[in-house]
Amino acid sequence: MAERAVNNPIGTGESLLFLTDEQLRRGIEAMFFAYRGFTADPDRILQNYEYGRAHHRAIHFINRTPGTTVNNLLNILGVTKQSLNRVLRSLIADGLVESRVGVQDKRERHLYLTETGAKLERELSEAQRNRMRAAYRNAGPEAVAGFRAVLEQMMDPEMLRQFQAGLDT
Amino acid sequence: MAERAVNNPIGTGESLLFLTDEQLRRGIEAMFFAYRGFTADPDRILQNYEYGRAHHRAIHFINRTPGTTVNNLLNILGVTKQSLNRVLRSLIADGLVESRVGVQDKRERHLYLTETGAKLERELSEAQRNRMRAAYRNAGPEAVAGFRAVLEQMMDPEMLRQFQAGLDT
DNA sequence: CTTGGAAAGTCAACAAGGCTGACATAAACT
DNA sequence: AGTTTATGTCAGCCTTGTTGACTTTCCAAG
Repeated sequence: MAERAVNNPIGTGESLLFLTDEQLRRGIEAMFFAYRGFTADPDRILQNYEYGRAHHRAIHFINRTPGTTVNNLLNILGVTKQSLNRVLRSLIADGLVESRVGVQDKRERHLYLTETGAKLERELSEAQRNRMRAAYRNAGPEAVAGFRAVLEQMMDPEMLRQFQAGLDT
Repeated sequence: MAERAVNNPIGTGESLLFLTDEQLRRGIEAMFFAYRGFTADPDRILQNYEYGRAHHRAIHFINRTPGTTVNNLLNILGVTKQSLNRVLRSLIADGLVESRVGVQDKRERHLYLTETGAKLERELSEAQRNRMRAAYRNAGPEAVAGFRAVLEQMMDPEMLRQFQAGLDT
């Protein structure tokens, strides 16, 4: 049932999109397969450290926003505090993450990567960036802009907010 | 590392990409947040049926390639047969999937969606397509082409093969 | 025809990482 | 003083992934 009777693909016309179910299905599968590639390299590395994807995510966002609070991280990651706590506990115990009591508000814990944590972060993000860089290069500049545009449109509004908050520059 | 204090963003130049670590990090986070949105709608629906994402994936690919064998599915999904079998067993028991013994090779099982299975598949894929369609529309035709191009470049070669195999049918 | 190996299924055990619910503590706010 | 907020923790459950061992069925080559 993949009959595109009309063979005018997306991207040729300037204003109109002929979005058949078939074309949308391809986009869906592209996301599925690409996400696998996206996580493959870090996953491989993490096995050597007995950590999982959840640890990677925590490390990533602590690195992105040093001093972030547990609650901030909770909102970004969209998991329960119990789930996050399990991960943070091991990272803190292993000396990859430091948890400092807040100055203004002493209830808050501010999270930082230690030197060891930063080292792992670099190893993970370097692998992930390498793949991303190669993909960007092979696809070309125009493709990259489109890639980012579609991804942003695919996010829930709340997540888009979180994403754009990280675009400080 | 890749220090380019130059603020010439990707997508403006025609030939050169100035890919700073910061720009790559944004791409990485965009993937992360977008994938959440991508799976959000099906996940919500699946809760009403007491199924999970693994069931969705099986249903999707059985629908895409009716009559596919268990081994084919295994390769596409990239999980162990034990993992897939658990999912398939429940889908077959609930009458969403039919498993027919192969004609030429009677060891093989060919998988088909039943009418009930097809119904759930439509419900799930419709939700996912709706989000994809909206994202495509808002991002525009050129963006869609770029989106697809980058995603393909991000896949492992083996997965790219699987992906492209599903384009003709 | 026998046998080796592929395809499929099953059982058991385990781990990661989600979840809920309940409860504890300290600090801040009212 | 009492309430709310931020965090942490314990206990238990679910899904979905893993490995290892084993069986059954069946094709195909010797």
